[in-house]
Formats: sequence, C-alpha cells, structure tokens
Amino acid sequence: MTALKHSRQRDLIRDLLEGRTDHPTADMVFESAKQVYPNISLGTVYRNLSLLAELGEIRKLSGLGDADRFDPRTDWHCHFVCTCCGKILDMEPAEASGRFLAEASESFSMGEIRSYEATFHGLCRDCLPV
Amino acid sequence: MTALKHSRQRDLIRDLLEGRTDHPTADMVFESAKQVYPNISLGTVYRNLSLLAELGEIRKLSGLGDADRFDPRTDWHCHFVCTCCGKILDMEPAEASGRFLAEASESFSMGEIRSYEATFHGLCRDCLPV
DNA sequence: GGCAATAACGATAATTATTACTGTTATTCG
DNA sequence: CGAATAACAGTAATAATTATCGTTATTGCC
Repeated sequence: MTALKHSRQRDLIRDLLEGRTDHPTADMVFESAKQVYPNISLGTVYRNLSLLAELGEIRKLSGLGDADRFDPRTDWHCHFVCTCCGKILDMEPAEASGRFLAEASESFSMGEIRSYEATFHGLCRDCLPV
Repeated sequence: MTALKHSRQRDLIRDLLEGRTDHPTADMVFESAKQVYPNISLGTVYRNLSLLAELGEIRKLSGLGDADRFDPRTDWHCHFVCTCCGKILDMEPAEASGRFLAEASESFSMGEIRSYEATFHGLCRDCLPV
C-alpha cells in the first residue's frame, strides 16, 4: 500500500485527456504535455497514464493500432477504427450488447466470462469514396 | 504481381499451425519449426505467417496480448482470453452476432462498418477457484 | 517553518515484438 | 543446364514500452 502522492504532472495528464475524443497515444499526450511543462518526461506520461487507468479514472485501449490509446470515457462502449486513416471513434452501446454478452456467457463452457469488448472496422466519413 | 515461389519453410509453417488451437505467437511457431529445420530463421517465420495471413490461409490476431497470435481457423469467430493465465480459446459464433453487427451498422453514422471482432475476458476452467 | 521519509520525477538504458537489410541459396522456367 | 529472382539465414534497425537511478517535490510531524 504505497501511499499515493500528489503530482502536478499527473493532474496535467488527466486534464489534457478530459474531453478529448481522439483517443491519443502516450506520445500524443506527451506532445501536448510538453506545451505546459516543456521538460516533462515521456516515462512520466507512460507511468501516469497507466496509473490513471489502474485507478479507473481513464481507460487504456490496446490492440486498436500499433500503440496503446487512452480514453477519458470510462463507461462501457465500443470503438470504430477506420481501416484507411486509422482514426478511432466512440460508438454508443447498442441494444443487442447485453443479449450478445448473455448469449455468449451461456453457451461458453470453457470458463467464466467477465467482460468483453468489440471493435468495429470500416471507412470513416472522411475516407468513404464520393 | 511478384510471382510467388514455393518454399518448404512456408509449407512447414502452414502445416505446424494446422489443427492447433493454442493460437501461438510467431516465436512459438519458430520454436516448433526449429525442431524440423534447426536453422530456420525467426524472420522467415514472421514473413511467412504474415504472407499466409494476407493470402487468407490463416488469421493474424492482434491485440489479444503483447504479441500477435496466429489462428489456422479462417471462419469468423470470437476469442476468449483468460485474464489469469493468458490462454486464448475459440468461441462458437452466437445467434446474436448478426443482430449485434446489424444494429451497430444501423445506428452508427460516422462511417461505414465492414466488420467487427469481439474479445471476451474472464477466467478459464483451469484458473477458476474451486 | 524546518526536516525527515519517500513518491514521483527527468534522463536514459534496457527490453520486447517486429520489420528491414544483405549477401547467399533454392525454385522455376525456358 | 542456366539465367532470373523469390525466399532464405543471419543480423541490424525500429518502435513502443518498461526499468533503472540519482535528483526533486510532496507530505506529515515536530
């Protein structure tokens, strides 16, 4: 139980993410943070993003691209990844989400399902041919 | 259109994966392959796994863990990842799969959905407390 | 406020998964 | 067989992330 200490860098990182919908990578957050604290370290950004994710204040998204992404939204929702530009968009939970999970949980006998995530792929509006 | 040439290494890699359900990493395939061709190169394994995935003969699974996984099954199905031991299990498609996709496609207006994948998390039978 | 304890920092080295390069080998096809 | 070249083994390079380490900043107590 290492007693968490306050840090202005962590505050900044949390604030920078707040309200953002572009699901930035650690490096993108680092670039933003440098404009406020020019000599903040990339390691500090990684450490605090991971810590905030562990604390449940933000969400870490793995597997959507080469690098991990970070999302200020902590409510359950899915993501859409544009196969053309790589953009990541939030999706609002569909009606069928619950049924999908319930059905999977019922029919799956090799273990106990606790959660799931779904990622949709396709072309975003900007990349769709006219 | 570079004319594909036959290679015994590629044959081996395809054969090694055939029938396997453990979703091995490139490195795991490399270890297996070395027992047949002791001086096969890791680069060769990576190159051929990627090539086979592009040809549609196998599937590459990204984002399930640190390293990419490879699956001989090419039919659409989901995966279950044990949060305890990291084991990856195949899941049989549920009834709700289609509805889930249809509903998401309908309600999503920021682009055009082409596909999706879902990953379930939980404890496998071996890791469940008794 | 001053001060000890230590969480967190900045800087940098190390690690891991993967891709790229390079000279050599093997397959294909005339 | 022999030229053309895909694919190879071996190795170097890259990218994302984590670990180390000496220094700085926060906290709680006197």
